[in-house]
Amino acid sequence: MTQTTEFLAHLNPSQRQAVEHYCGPLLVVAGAGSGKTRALTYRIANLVLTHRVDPENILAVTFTNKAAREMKERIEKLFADRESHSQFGKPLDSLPPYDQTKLKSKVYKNITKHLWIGTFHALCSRILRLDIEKFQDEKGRSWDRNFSIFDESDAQSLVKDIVTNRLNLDDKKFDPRSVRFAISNAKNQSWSPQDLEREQQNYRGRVIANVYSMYQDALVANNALDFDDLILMPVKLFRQNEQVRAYWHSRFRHVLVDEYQDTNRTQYDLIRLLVTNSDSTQTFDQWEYRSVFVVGDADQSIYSFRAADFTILMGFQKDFGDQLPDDDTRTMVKLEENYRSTENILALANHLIDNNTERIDKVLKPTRGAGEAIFCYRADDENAEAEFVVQQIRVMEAKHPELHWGKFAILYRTNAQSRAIEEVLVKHDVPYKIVGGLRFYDRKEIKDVLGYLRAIANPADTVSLLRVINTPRRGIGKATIDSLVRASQELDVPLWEILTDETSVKTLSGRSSKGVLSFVQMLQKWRSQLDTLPANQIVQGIMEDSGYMQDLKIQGTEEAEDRMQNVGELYNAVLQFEEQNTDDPSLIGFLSSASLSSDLDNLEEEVTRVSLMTLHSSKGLEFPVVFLVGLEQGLFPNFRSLEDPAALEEERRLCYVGITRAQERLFVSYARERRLYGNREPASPSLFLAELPRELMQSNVATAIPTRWTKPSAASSRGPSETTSLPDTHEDDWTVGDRVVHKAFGSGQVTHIFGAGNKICLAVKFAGMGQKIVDPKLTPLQRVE
DNA sequence: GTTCTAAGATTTTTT
DNA sequence: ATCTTAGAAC
Repeated sequence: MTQTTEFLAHLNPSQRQAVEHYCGPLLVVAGAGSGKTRALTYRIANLVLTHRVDPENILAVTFTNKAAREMKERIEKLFADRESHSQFGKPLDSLPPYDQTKLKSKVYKNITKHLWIGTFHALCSRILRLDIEKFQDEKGRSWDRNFSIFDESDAQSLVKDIVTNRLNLDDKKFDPRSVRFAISNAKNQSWSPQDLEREQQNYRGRVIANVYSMYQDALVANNALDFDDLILMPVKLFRQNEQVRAYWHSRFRHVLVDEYQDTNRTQYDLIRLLVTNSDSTQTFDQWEYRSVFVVGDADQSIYSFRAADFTILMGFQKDFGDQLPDDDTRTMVKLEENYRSTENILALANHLIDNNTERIDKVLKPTRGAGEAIFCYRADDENAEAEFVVQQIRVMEAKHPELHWGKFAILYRTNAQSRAIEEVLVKHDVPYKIVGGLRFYDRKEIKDVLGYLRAIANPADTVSLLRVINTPRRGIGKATIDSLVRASQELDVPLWEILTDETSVKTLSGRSSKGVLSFVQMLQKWRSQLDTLPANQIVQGIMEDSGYMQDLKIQGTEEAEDRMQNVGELYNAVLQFEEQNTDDPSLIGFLSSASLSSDLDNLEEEVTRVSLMTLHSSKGLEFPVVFLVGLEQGLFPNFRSLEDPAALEEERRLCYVGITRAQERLFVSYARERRLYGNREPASPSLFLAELPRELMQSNVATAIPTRWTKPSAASSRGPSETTSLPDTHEDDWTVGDRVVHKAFGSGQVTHIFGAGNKICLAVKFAGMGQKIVDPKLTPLQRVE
């Protein structure tokens, strides 16, 4: 074996097939714990080493910043280790730290720095910082490179303002949250306001389309984009401008996508445009020196509420591949060996997921011992459940020296469940860490500071300007602000232009005009330093000048103390950013990265604390001991999914994700009574418990695990609906293109058929609802001839 | 123009 | 039960 390919020896045959793939399309169906990150990183290394691909030509898209960082680090290590062997004849780990660092920075300079690895959002914002000025929207408007990125709360307040103040609509009927959701959903399908109106031809649809259109006006006026735009804009730009598209197409010859099951329509469009350099849906076959390599697992698709569409993964073979059956295909590889969990845990996971109809056939194969039984605990209420979990952790931690606190994870369906557990952890002095929940960058004080910075970087950003104009109080009150805003709206110019116009400001009362003048001067002063001073000095300067820190100091409360500390942490984040991005340490760059970062990204390998998080946050992680709590009907599966078979399948996948996080031990639990909205409600065991194989489980009471699942009380009186058999459906009964009517979703058209025999599922596109997956056996569908 | 109080919503998940 | 928001009091 040559030295170049020595590292391939650590791979099993399917991994190796994936890693050695060079040109053309490949779908890697990667089960949980099957080494998909290894496949991705080794393949990138192999492209560079064996096929001499220029790192600049490689694009790898991940789902989280953390995954991106991990991938970069692992590639760096791979190359540095190889270098170490050839230079010193021994592995990297055995070198003195100084030489290790030296090798790594050499690898960084020559290779990893040039790879584009990041989330869809991070990569798109990088593209847009370069090319957004070449884009014009359908009304001929454009953005400049200093655009702001509005987060979800910015977006929601814009929508709210439009609904209540501009359109004078009842915000009960047009709840800003659900309107914003509809807009986001539209953007994730690449729909314009007109498309949305066409999709939903009724009063509500027209209103929402109108809000969408005004919302877009507001974004343009602020020189701002929301999360969805970050993806949609490059797609539109590529469609509009052939030169720009051709550039990025030739730039990224090898495209890799992680978590492909979580991509939405717009993200798919983006990938397709980059790979094929066109919008045509015809099969693409010019694969010379090009590849598209996607990795995913339909069983771990848990983001459909965010418009993720795993039928995209299921369609890969049709889109790019050879469409041959599984045994003959050269464009799909399955990674089924699981290196993470014990055999018992895997059997549990396999059993559970087998209840889903909508799948690619795939089984997790064990490579480790049987392990211990899974324990199911029935508790009286959520406090007793928490007591059980914490007791178990304490006993195990004391008994096994290798099990530090960091080896335990407690996973739950909703964030609200953490509180009861936290209380008990605190009571017993068990150190813990909550992952997710309130993001660092969502804290009030951090948003205030970022508001100043955004207002400096992007004068058109009126939203940020309004956030800080009177924070801390500088005598610019509501009346003053109102009159200024009204002036800007009447003249149709950004608020900033009014603020800098002396005649406008002089019409204000003495106190107000003084405040406005000094505020404006302060921002101008720091804006003029944007290109000369490093970002950290601007942050520090504006914090002093604005009196923000002084204001916190005066308050003297514990809360204010906390906030000052957080601002300090933000300052550190700026410093760190400058160190890590020496090629572009600008304030603008920092602001982008701040908008796109999540709490999860800073999650270190925690050795000293127990981790608490939602099941969604746990995806991609692993722990020796996992507690899956709150397995109650209505909580998990969540009540909103009970009537919708497709949503229920997603809940089941979520449960599957939770189970497959565990390496050695798995505990599941539920309570018979739980506090909800402040009052106690009886609870019944989750449907999923009944779907687990009893022979692999132990429990605290004999009846803890239901054998056959019966719908809880309320439904049982509703008659024999549970057992009435719907007509048996067979795949031959349906064809793509069939028109159907569904009780809740209205009329639609069949777009895909999944599965075979009588175990099938249909993808149906409903007018205005987008695509849904339905099981014709569970959901009555009326066929329209 | 600021601060306090009471009603009202909120709980699915997040880049 | 807790947090946010709107409106009234100061």
